[in-house]
Amino acid sequence: MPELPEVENVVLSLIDKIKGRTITHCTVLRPNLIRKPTTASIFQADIEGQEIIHVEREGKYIVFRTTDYYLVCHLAMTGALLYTKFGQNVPAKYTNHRHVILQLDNDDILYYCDIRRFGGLRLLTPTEYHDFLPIQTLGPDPFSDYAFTLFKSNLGSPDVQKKTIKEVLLDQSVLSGIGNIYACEGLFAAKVNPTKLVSTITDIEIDKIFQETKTILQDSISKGGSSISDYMNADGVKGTYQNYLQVYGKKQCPVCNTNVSRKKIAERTTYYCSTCQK
DNA sequence: CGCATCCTCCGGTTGC
DNA sequence: TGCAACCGGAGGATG
Repeated sequence: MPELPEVENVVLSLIDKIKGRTITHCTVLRPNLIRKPTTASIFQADIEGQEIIHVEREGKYIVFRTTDYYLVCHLAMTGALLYTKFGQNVPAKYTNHRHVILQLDNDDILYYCDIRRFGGLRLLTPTEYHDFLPIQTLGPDPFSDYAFTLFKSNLGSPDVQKKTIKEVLLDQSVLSGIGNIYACEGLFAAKVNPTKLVSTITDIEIDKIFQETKTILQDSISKGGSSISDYMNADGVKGTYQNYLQVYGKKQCPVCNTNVSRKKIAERTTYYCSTCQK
């Protein structure tokens, strides 16, 4: 499940290889993963000949800026961008899930793969990109300047106040890049119960949630992210942060040995320790 | 017309 | 062993 640390590692593993490369040929095997423009043939025609100027992460999105467009990619839960040198193959588990093939001018290939096909690609004009609400309305990136101030300010809005903190941490417009795993881990480290309403959370707790979450994200980035099931970076290399998770997917609390509680919050399975997290 | 809620997209995994 | 239920991030559709 690529969240901020995983997406960051995809970008880090990709950027030096593809920056300055031109996409010479594009093949779309699964047209319905092309969310924009409306047909795969337009996507193919438009992207061919484009030079990749830059690649960056925006929340959990990967954005490729090209000569004339923005290629916006979301990996959802099982997506992968896999870079292969000429003649190489993608890792076996993705072989039957290659959906878009981008041939580069050095004969290397960038594949967009997705096992469950929840992710997708968009090729947007600069105007369309600047109107693309999901990115335009992203909350602060946890590592950006003033992120804490903006996060805290977003928590103050009336509709956010009445929700649970777990639900709000998953809201990309409040703080960007957090998914189910890091929301659970951040709240565990901050010792805050995920079912707590934002209106009942103290300033000290808000500070703790932000700082702990940021520390966890940074630690995970440096360990290559979490490879729970399918995640790997563009080189097919898995992360190791799954070995450091404290509560997500766990049976017992590593601090007090209480059985970890599992509860659905906002339709997502939430893991927490009812003893440690008040 | 702007906002909130609903529904759908999938295949690997789990459970019966 | 076979089949059905389950899971979920995002975003378009619907109300």
